Amino acid sequence: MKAVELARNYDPKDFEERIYDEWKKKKEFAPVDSEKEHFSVVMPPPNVTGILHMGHALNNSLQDIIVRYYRMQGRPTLWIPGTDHAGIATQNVVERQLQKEGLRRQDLGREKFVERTWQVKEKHHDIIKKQLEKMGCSCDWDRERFTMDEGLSRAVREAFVTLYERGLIYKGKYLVNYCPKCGTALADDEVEYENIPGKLYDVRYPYADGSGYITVATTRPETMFGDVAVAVNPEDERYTSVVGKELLLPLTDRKIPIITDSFVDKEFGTGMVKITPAHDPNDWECGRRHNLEAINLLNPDGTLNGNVPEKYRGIMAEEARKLVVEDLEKGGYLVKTTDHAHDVGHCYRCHTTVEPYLSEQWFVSMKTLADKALDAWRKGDIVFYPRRWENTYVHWMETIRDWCISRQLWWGHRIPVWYCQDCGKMIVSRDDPSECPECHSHSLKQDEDVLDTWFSSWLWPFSTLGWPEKTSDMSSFFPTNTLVSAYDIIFFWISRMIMASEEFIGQAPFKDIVITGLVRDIQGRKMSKSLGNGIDPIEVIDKYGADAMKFTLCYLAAQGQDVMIDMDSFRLGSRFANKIWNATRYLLMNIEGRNLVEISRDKLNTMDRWIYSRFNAAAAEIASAMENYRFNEAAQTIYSFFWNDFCDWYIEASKGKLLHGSDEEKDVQVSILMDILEKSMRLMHPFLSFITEEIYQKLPNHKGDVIVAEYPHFDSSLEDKDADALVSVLQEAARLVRAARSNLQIAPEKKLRVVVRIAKDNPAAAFMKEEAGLLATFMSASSVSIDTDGTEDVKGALPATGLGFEAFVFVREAIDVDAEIRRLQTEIEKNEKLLEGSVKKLSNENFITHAKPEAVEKEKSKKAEFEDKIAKSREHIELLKSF
RNA sequence: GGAGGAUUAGCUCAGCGGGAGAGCGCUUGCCUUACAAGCAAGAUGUCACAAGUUCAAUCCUUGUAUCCUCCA
Repeated sequence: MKAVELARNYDPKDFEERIYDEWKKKKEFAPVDSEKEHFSVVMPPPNVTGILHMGHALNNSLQDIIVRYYRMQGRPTLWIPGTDHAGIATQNVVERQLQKEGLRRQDLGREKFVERTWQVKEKHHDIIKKQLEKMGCSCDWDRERFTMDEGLSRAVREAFVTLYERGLIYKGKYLVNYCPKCGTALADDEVEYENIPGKLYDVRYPYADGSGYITVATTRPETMFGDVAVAVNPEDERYTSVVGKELLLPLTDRKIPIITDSFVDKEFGTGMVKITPAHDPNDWECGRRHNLEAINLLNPDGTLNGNVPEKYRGIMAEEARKLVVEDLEKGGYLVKTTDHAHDVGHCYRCHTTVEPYLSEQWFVSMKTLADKALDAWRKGDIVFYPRRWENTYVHWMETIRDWCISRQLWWGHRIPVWYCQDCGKMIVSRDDPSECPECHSHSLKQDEDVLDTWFSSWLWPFSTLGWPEKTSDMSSFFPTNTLVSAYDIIFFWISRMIMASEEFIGQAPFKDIVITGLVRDIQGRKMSKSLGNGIDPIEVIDKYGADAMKFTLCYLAAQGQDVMIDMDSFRLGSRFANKIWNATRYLLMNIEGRNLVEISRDKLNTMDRWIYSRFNAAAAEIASAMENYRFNEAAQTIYSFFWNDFCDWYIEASKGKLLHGSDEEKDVQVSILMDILEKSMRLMHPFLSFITEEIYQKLPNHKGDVIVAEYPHFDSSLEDKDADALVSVLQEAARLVRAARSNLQIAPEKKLRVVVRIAKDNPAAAFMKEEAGLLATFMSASSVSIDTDGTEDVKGALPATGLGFEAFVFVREAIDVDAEIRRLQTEIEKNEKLLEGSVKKLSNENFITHAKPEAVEKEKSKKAEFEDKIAKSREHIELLKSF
């Protein structure tokens, strides 16, 4: 064979893009038919509002690892990519653009505005797709979907109409969360509460008959114009006599009654609260219990409307508060003002204060859906990794409230409801109706509102596969296997997907739910645009490569813990990739003039059997790690196998043969090295996809592309516990001698003679004899002789004790005897402490009788080992003293 | 108020009842014919605190403290 030359430096830019194009061209991301079980994953669709951040990089890296792993198992594997239209978020982006041009969306009109939003969508979509490609995501682009594409829009209508037909969707006038800036209603989950400092105002409400006044406490005095009562707790004895009396609402001429309701907290303020059904959720409930009117004070833009006295009209609520307080003070109604921190809801998209707002909206009745979703969990159809998230899921399902799904936006799926302009008939339909079924009028008007974004994303695991059509993808790939998502959208998305899937299809949309942590900066802060502490995945790829990014994230992503990183963190993956590159470069230099030969088991020596055994153990560990979605463990296994076992020991050990062996020995050695290298590329491919493909195709023994090669699995015939044990003795001996040399600062070029004393019946004795030359290399020794009958003269040699053997290094003048004796004495103390522990355990009746027999046996051998080491150290001190 | 997480080396964090680990950083010595983005050797721990269970606890239970999330 001819040597293969690899570039001197690992530079991912040389091949990552080229390799991705090849994969794409060969359609290697598409599922390949086979007898084996299908495997599918849907990508959580990124919003088309911007570019991908580090959280997406983590999420998609893990999915890519999973998908590549199962694809290499030979299963028909599908990973569906796509994007989300992200209703409010995207509309806000476009509105901000317009604002810069001095325009509002109303100036454009609905049609033009939506057209423009599509352009923004296209632009961002292209960026996102490019980013996913740069990351190396092996998703099937031919099946890419968008939440507003034709098929998914059909799915949305199907879902809406079906739920309506089942009586699970209704329209009504309720108090909803409303963002005045976005101009739309929000679902309860879309409100973020923040504890902010505010004021508590104590206000006098005089009795209508002029017989005095009572005092109520409120944080929002401007809503007093919507007051319809004052309530006290029925148990509150202070107020029993005044219940039923009428009050005169200050700054107005309206009279309101004092009522009782048990929701009133006696301890809060004066124990009297004003009831404003249209502007507070608790008051709304109270108002319904008492049949009270709800007086809405707000316009859709957040300003006060005609239901307040003229001077406050048209003013934003928060502004009006100051005026009202001023006027209350002037009128002598304000008793006092105290500081009071309270939770205020904010819009999760624009962070504006959310107002409870009385309006007509569409709702999904959630109870039935939640019950089915809970059942799916109880039956074990879905499993969270880590399990603890199941509590969160169950709690949310059990306390669920109806879902407000209508949004007063233009960007999104129009609600499939039409109203006959002539007879007022409401038509809920899968297809656009042309005439009224009641009066046959053609004058129909579609509902102005659009649906909540999540109303399309909750269908994602099956709408992307073609539902409601009965497609072959649907029958092959549904339900999907694994969903990977961060914990911040368990409610918004994961829970709702399970509900939708159970409701429309009757089974869970996926089995395993992998919850990742969030990516934070090195100070633990969430990465965000406003803090400017985000790391752009593309910058990471430009600096270190996609493999370095994926491997590092995988290595750090432990069990749903948040990941704290900075730019330098990625050096971990980068160095590893560099190591792989250089090891390969070295090995491929050495195939020059060699022939690959069949590697039969009987040609293997102990070192060879050891590296196969280590490889095999790594494969087993990875399988179990992947089974349990312990990505960091898989990454660590790969790292230590390739770097420590393969590079530091096996390749180093093979160098002697490559230099000085016979042609036949060289051929065998090269063949084994190539075999391990080839297998390693397959083992590592899911985690470092580009570099393994680039290398794989250059290997003399490769077959096809690694992306579709067979994944190495545990093979019991390769397991070799004897070789493991023997090599670990060799390693210990090498380490002991190296340490001794290093302690004495003996220059590497100074080769010293070493005697290893080991009992004849020790199983490692023969192996040490056989590999004495190798030992010498590892020890930088001039020669190593193995003394099995204790006859060699070791006078003047520095001793060291290993498990079952002693090593003597002939150091002569290089040694500081006193310092060595001190070191040995510390060694003795350490071992005496350990021995004491062992003896204590073994003299404990309870331990002997209760502990597992293996544990007792192990303890016994530990005791012997400590005793032996102490004895040896004592002998060695004597030896040193005789110098 | 409810739920969950975290507390292990200087930093970031793994850890599976039975002799405390990794990466980075630090110290020392090496440009050993793949890699100085490397090799070799080292130093650094009351495993937050307190009880309990157990023959045996960093690990299980309970409580306490500090920090962080989510929900109401």
